[in-house]
Amino acid sequence: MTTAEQPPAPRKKTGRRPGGADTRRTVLEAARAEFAARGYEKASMRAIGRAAGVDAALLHHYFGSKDRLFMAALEFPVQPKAAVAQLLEGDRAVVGERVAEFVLTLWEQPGVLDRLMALVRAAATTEQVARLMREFVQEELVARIAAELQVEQPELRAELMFSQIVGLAMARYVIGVEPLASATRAELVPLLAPTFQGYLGGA
Amino acid sequence: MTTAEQPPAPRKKTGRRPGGADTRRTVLEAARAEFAARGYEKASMRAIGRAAGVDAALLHHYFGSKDRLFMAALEFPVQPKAAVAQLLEGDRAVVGERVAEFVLTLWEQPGVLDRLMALVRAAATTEQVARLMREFVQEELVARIAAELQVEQPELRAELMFSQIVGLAMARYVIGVEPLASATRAELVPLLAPTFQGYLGGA
DNA sequence: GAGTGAATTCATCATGTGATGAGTTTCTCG
DNA sequence: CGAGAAACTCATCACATGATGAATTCACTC
Repeated sequence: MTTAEQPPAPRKKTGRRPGGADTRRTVLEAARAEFAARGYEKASMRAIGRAAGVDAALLHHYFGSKDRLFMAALEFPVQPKAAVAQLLEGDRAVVGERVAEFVLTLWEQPGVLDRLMALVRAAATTEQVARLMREFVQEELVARIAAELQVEQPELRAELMFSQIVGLAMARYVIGVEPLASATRAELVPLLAPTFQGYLGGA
Repeated sequence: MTTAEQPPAPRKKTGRRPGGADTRRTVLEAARAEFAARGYEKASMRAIGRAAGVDAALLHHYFGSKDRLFMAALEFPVQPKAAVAQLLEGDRAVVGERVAEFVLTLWEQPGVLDRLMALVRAAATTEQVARLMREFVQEELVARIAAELQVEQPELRAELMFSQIVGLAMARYVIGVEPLASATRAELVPLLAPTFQGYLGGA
């Protein structure tokens, strides 16, 4: 009985793997998914490793620490400067609609939702991430937007718009309240547009 | 040297304390503060105990588990049925303003902010709490509100209002973006009122 | 005043975590 | 081909966590 060791067991082997698999990308995708689904604290290096089919120590080899893995997994695919500029140019009477359309379309892009949720979940619990987000909002969004608005309290208005966007993400994806969670972009844009339009100063 | 035991050291003693201190309430307040500040996962029983001046085992004695402590700490001081009814009666042309005023005033009540933050932070990370919130929103809020609205897609509109409220809490208290975080109720109500009014169907 | 039960702490367990360092295998470049 | 670097795993550490059970002290009732 002691000599019964058949081949069926897919043995774990130490050392470098054959074939140039893009392990780094695999790991980043697994991390993104895990952070998105469970939040920063609950997502464990071990679980991420398991999801990527890799030992947890490899994550440290690549990224050094959980913090840095998180940062690497988050890298955002949008140039805020360009996006803001593009949204603000054009007919100001329909800027609210442009914003609504832009945000909802952005969230439909592959990989974006994972990043968004990871960010929101982490910001809710980790002061460090909240600070990062605060600085980003203030410097990249509010400052640029407020400079272009011809209304009283432009910062406050820009931030209220931001708050509606965050709230939408929470209600729709984190809390998942129906029918909001399943509503289509076409259904939501006409309802959100007036809100954004109002904040940005148009009647 | 072995007999040197002076009074300065505030000895920890085992056994029941003298004087009928309301330890349970103290613990609940400490728990609320801790859950609000750090979120469910990061708030440890030990830290809560320390903040309440009590051994962590006592929390288990009183509440059985961390889950149940959390639930006990959260008990909400608002009758949703009554609140919704009160907000919806009266002049529908200014219902948006009533809602804005109500929410911002509620958050100023002592103890409410702690509960709100604890809830939001936990909902963001713990699926169980998210589900609780989802059910609450759907059954207690959306159902009641939608029944009273004379517009298309009343549920969607009620939930968008909810999303703006959640987003406001996130932006203001969790992320803490300025000047939103420090804005007064008087500054915010006129900006929020049209949004709520729009969602609830008034022009 | 004795005795029951609640309030409270202490010591301890099992578990999961992020991190580290050493060892093994493959790739790449001369 | 041979050497060094990169990719990868294993074993392990130190630590924090939630939970449990026994032990001690006080309050309250008969």
